[in-house]
Amino acid sequence: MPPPENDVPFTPHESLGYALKRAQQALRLHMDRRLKAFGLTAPQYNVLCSLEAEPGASNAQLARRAFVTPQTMQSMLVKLERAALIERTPDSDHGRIQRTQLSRSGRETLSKAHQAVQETERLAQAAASPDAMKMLLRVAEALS
Amino acid sequence: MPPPENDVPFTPHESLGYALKRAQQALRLHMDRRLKAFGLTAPQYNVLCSLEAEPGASNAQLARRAFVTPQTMQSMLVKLERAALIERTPDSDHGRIQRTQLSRSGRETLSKAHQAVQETERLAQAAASPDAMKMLLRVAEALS
DNA sequence: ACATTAATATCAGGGGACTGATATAATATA
DNA sequence: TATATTATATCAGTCCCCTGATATTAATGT
Repeated sequence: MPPPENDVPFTPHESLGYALKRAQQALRLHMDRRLKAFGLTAPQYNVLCSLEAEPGASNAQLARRAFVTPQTMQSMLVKLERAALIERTPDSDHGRIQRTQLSRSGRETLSKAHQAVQETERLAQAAASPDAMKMLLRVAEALS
Repeated sequence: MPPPENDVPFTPHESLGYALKRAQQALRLHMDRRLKAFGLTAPQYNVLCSLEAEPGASNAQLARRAFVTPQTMQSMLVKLERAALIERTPDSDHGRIQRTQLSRSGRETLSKAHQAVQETERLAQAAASPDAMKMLLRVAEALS
């Protein structure tokens, strides 16, 4: 006689982790569709926003701000530079740091992108509970 | 005199989208660290769970269940097959469908992985509000 | 019966996230 | 001063996610 099944078949479908993934995925796709007209992705848009708020930021600073590794940010910056949306120049008195600025084209593109993306955030907030943001950051903190 | 700033420098840092991204990223990394001992990633674990719940599922079925494209699921299945965690065999009377099953090794690995992952979900739920899951699925729906 | 449409699998390529490794510059310490 | 540590940038490789394209089989409609 075979032993009884004692492994509960855990169903990630009914887990918080899965709901989180689906919401994030939906939001990312929604943003991507709206940004496609400007040749931007959602993460690229976020980097440009960071540069608007903090012109001349370094790769390391941008990575910390976006909560990604410097390697990830590096590859994004290379692409944005190739697309001529940003300009990178070595720091004048710090031999290693590369300072990054929005280019003229980057500023123009970003300005248009802001409007395209507002709708996504508005829809998300309408469907979410009022304390959703605080709660999500609490979850992120608890798992970091 | 320079013109006044009329572009509000939108800060994604204070957006719901960003909080969502951070929470999802933290959860994914938390799971990945716990699963690393078994050579699994979080998405791979989820696929194995789907196969446990629905043995013999096709690529298309698994993709729909995981809310990813068939191409994405295809590449994951190829890797899982190479790792000998699953077995794929053509359907007997449907010429195109590839039926997927957990291998013996896949069942054993999954059984251990279940326990490793419980902690992540427990921590996340402890930090989240009671209606978080329902709310997140509502957000996903609103943006799809 | 034949033609169209839908479903399935799969190839190719790109973006963004990770880890691991390396080189170099700045800083701290012995 | 010389050494060690830290910070920065960057190369290489992998995984997961997407879009676009293609081939094949099944189902449908005329």
